Amino acid sequence: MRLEDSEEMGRLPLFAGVDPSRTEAMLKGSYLQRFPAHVELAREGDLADFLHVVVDGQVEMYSAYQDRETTVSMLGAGSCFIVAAVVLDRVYLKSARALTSARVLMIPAETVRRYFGEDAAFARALATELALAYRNVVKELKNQKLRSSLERLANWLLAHDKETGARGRFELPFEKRTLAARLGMAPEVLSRSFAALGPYKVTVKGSEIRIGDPEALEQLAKSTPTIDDPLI
Amino acid sequence: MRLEDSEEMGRLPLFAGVDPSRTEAMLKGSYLQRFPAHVELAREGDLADFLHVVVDGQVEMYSAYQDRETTVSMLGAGSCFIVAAVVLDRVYLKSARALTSARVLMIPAETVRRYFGEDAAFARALATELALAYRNVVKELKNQKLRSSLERLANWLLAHDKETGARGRFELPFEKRTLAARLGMAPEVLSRSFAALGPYKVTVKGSEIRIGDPEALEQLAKSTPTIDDPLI
DNA sequence: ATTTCTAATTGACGATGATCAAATCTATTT
DNA sequence: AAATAGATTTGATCATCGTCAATTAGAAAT
Repeated sequence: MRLEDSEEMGRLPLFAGVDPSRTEAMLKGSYLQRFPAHVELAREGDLADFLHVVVDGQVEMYSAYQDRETTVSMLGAGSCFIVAAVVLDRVYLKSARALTSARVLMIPAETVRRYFGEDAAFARALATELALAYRNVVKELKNQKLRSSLERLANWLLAHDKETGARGRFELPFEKRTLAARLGMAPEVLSRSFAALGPYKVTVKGSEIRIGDPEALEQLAKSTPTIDDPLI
Repeated sequence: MRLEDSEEMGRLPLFAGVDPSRTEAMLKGSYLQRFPAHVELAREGDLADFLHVVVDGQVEMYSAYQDRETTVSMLGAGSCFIVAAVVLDRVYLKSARALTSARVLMIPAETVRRYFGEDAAFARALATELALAYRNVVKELKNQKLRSSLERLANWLLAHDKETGARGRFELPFEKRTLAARLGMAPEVLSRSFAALGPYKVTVKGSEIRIGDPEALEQLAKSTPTIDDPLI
């Protein structure tokens, strides 16, 4: 890995509070690799061989069962995945694929476990990472079990709008069928849900979304911090 | 806390590898309390004040939203809850209630965070705990999104049978409506699902379950390690 | 501009699961 | 044993969502 890359990686939350020389040592045996879109980065059921960190690009975590498939989460720059499997030395519970071209930092599982055992700061950083990941899945489970498709869409729109500056308009960050998978519905249902948001002043032109009346949409969405606040 | 209690607590996985004197110090400021059934032990949205450990009894983690409610998980002896909220010093994402009379160890959040910062072994134990909890929620999310009610029931029956010695018969560990909540379905649906398992030689008499033909049931359940194996 | 390919939409329909009400069962008390 | 209360089951109906097929829209290539 190049020195400047190594410095960039050192700033990841994964290494927060870790002695820079330790971080550097860990990174020495790691790989920073670019993957093209659609490539599978990890396969459910395989023994964890690397801890992965998305440096840039989008990654989808998904799981297949019989002839079904479901998206578990979508990751962007800075997110790690399969931390738990690496720490516990177990198999992946999810597969990962690149949605766009993506750079991924790969730290050998063996290395992670060694430093986890030796370096208290790194163990704490991993614990923090795991705690955040845990809370995100819990929120997603609640989102799925407590809400209808329409409500999930409404909440996603509001959340994404906030994330991108609360301008009341934004471009979808991925194709609609990908959004449908992310929200846990069939593409046809997403399409109909968008139509159903017409009365709430949501307009869709291609990938451009406009939220004409945020209060009205909020009325429908009934968002709640313990599901929707990404900082809580 | 009494000395014998303190020793019993020290054997919890939460303190695995932690210096006994440290464990003892942590327990000194903690409370071991017995709660009657139906009592609320933690409320979603409150700031985390204690890390809780179920010493005996059953605890249900649930979440309410509008006029809806969903069970997130069920805990038995040895399980901790709200670890993530304590570590991160944030609010609970779920509420907890005792399903039966239960003894619960409560460690002040402040204490947990102090030892998390000072004691590497405890940080590692917490990370391990969080990794396991994380994987359990992921499995549950997959269980919910990839399976029908009938499949979830079939898999639960097989898993619970294995857990209790694979005798092909067992008593339900809680009321049927509680099981329905655990499996994410209305009580009426559970009742009909049991009926639908008749052809697969599952018989129900009160709270006694008999699995007459495990292979047939497995055929329907199509269980897979990455959802159903509690050790993976 | 035309072609071509894929994504997205729309219509029709079916499956799954929730809700409400009524009936039945079970355990407990009287 | 009779009465009571709560849990469970059953029937009827409805809402949500998925699937399949056909059409339309949009983007890229010729």
